[in-house]
Parts: sequence; structure tokens; C-alpha cells
Amino acid sequence: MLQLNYIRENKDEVLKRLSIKHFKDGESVITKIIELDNHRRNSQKEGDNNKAEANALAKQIGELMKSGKKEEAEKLKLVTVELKQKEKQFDEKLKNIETEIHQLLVQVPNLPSEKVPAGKTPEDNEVVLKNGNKPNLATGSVPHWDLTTKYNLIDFELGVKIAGPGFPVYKGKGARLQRALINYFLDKAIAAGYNEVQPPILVNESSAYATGQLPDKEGQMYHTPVDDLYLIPTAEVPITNIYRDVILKENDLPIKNCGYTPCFRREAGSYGKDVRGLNRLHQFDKIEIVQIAHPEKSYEILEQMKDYVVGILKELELPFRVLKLCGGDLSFASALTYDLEVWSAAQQRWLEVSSVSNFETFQTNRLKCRFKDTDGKMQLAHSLNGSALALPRIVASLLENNQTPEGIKIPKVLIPYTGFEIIN
RNA sequence: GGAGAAAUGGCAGAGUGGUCUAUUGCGGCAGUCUUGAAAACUGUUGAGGGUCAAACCUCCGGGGGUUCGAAUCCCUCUUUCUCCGCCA
Repeated sequence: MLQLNYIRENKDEVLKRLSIKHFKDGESVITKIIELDNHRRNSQKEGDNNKAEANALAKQIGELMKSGKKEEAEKLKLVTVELKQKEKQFDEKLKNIETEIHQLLVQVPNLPSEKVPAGKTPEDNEVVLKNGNKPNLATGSVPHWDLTTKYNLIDFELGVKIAGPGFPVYKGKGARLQRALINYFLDKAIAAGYNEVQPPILVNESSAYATGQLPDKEGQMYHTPVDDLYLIPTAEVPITNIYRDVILKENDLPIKNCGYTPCFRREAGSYGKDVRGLNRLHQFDKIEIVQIAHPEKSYEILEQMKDYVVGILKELELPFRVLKLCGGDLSFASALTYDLEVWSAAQQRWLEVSSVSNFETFQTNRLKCRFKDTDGKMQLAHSLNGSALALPRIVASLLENNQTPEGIKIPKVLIPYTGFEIIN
């Protein structure tokens, strides 16, 4: 959520940057917010003065009662009746205005950073790095959903029986490969200075609100109505919420956490080859890296996080590219995002395996995650996160790219974790 | 799941209707003393709104109520603790 003060003082700048994000109705929403904010301040002033008057009278009455002047006290009581009625009206009016402002404010997306390329569609994203060669597969090579059946690694049908489509059952070397990847990703993150946490994978409404999933994206999350909890779509939600309502010290920053969790996404309504096999699932595993950063350092840190994920993809020997998302493709809460995509040789397409974003103060404003700077002033910290990495598409690419007539070769770096060199 | 107790500023802990504009201690910060540090002493020390700055307003777990006036009384929700039951 944008800061009201910032909008008020930088209207033109806000509108200019919202237009890069292709936020429709920007002009009218922002104008309305500023107008309501003026009302808010006027109403509050009126209400506060009224309250000040009532407070002073109550104090006077108290003093009169104490010194035994009962009749005078009773007279003053009559005066307070009118003030009290007014107070109720002022409070109600203020509350209504504040609610209205809030409802508008949560609809406004984050402002894109100056580095965000203009553009509207995924085609306008800027390729900032390409690495590795696309393999030339032997004839007879097949997509991963055939390989997982051939080598008995994943049973999609069994998952349908137990839960439904999008809930695969990993078996044998398929399950062991999952576990190997999780451990490898966590060990890498720890070595890079991240603190490992195991958060809850169900969260309450306040948490989902603070990281921006609510009120907008209810439909994307599984919800348990009896207890009113949400299954997390990403570990970003619980890990970032560790810092909800927290005041940090300036030299605590940056704070680096990582965590492995299953992730749950409803993603209703798509079918076909885009979602076939491991391409899109309702439940999948992901290791997430999250940082709470000093505002002056957050973009430097975003580069480090992106480079960190690049390093892992290189070690896994997967061909990949890095995209800087254009304004139109940027998510609601993000100021700048890098997407990392691996090449899936048998499908002949790029698969997104990581998204690394700087949210600046968009999340921390809702989280109320602040720090006291050297001048003793409160400032909102910046929050960042990235996948490092999401498993299913890594597995898809790994299986497809490394298939040979003899079997699927495991990348060197993973062998200590899998305990086997080939799937055959 | 049943019974009881509790929730106050970074922490500890007073406060049961009217200077609470929240006592005190610890911790933090600044100063004095010191070559420096410790100790001691002195001062200072929550958040949000509002203002050029002030004044002023709100916040004692959340929400609602009683009252001229609520940390204090009432209702309700949440959380924590103790005991019992169940259980990985």
C-alpha cells in the first residue's frame, strides 16, 4: 500500500509512474484519495477541538466535585450533553472517510521503480542475461510427463485419486530428487548468509493482508472456513509477516531469512499443454529467500539476490535467461522484478522458476515494519523476496534436458544429495 | 475439550471512577567526573494523527457499552498461564 503522505505531496510523480504500470483510472482514484484526505484532516480538526473542550469540562467537573461544589458541577454536566452528541457525529464521519480512503488505497498498485522498462505485455520484458546452450536432444526424446512415467518418478493419476488434479505423487527416485533439491537449495541459502526458518503454512487474514494477497486475490488461495485460515501460496507470506508490527534497529538491517515450504495455489480455469505435467500445480515445493533492507540499500540487495539465483542455475547446468519485467507485466505489489526462466528442451519453451522482487515500502507499510534511523526518525524498511527455487519446473527442465538413451543424468552438484548419478 | 487466573510503554511491575497529561526499577541515550573505561551522579527515553513549530487528539490485548469523566465498572472476542482430560 502506498503511503498517503507520499501521494498527497507527489501527485504528479505518482500519476506518471502509475501510467507505466498501466493502472487504469489512476487519475480519478488518486484525485479522489487526495480530496478525501483533505476532508479527513478537516474533520479530525473539528472533532479534536470538540474533544478537547469536553475533556477540559470533565476535568473542571472533577475538581468541583472534589471541592464539594455540587450544584456548579451539575450545571456543567448539562453543557457536556451537546458536546457528547457532536462527538459521536464527528467520530462516525471520520471513520467513514477513513474507510473510504482505505478502500481506494488498497486498489492502487505499487509504483514501478525508474529502472522498469516501459511496455505492456510479456513480449516487452527486457532480457538482461542469457546463459548456457540449449541442448540438442537425441531423436526419440520426450517431454517430462512421459519421462516421469517411463522411469516411475511421478504418478499424476494417483494424485488425482487421492486429492485431485495438480497434486502429484512423487515416488522412488522422483521423491528422492525432490528431497535432494530442497536440501541443496537450503544449504546454498545458508551458505549465502540466510537464516533458515520453518514457518506455519497456514496463515490468518492479517498476514495475508499484510503481504498483499488480500483483499485482492482471495480466489488464488485455499481457505479453511471453519478456522478462517489460508494455505500459503508462497513462504513469502509467513516469513515476511515475522516482521509485522516490529520496530527494528538500523544496524539489524539487512535481515536475511530463507525457508522451505509447500505452496498451494488454486489457479482455477486453465487447461492444456501449458499446465500439463509439472508446468503448473496446486501444490508444489519452494525455497524462498526474504530480506528486510535499508531503503538506501534495497536495489543493491535486489541485484545480489538475482545474482544469487543465477549462480544456482549455473551450478545446475541449466540454460536460462533473466528478464527484467516491464511495467505492464509487473505484479501489483512490486517496484522491480526479475524473472528467471529455464529452457525446457523437449517442450521447446521457457519456464519461469524464480521471481525476485523489491517491494520497497509497499508491504512494510501494511506490515508496519519500521526502523529508527541515525536521526532518531522512524522509517519504513524495504522488503524483498525471491524464489530460490521453485522445484517442479526445475525438475521438468532437468529431466528433459538431461535425458539420454541410457537414462537421465543428474547434475554433478546434486549427486551428493541424491546419492545416485543417473535415473534409468 | 473442561475448570480457574491473567493481558499495562524495550523488559519487569504499580495503578480498582476525577492533577494517570500512567508511579517505580532495569535497560537504552546524553552529560559530569576520568588518560580511557567501569562505578557514581544528573538529565533524557513509546507509537500514530495534526501543526511551519506548537497547542491539541488517539492508543493500557481487539471490539462494543455505562459515565460529565474509564487502565480502573459491564458485555464480547482473542491470546497466554495453571490444573484436568485426550494425543503425535
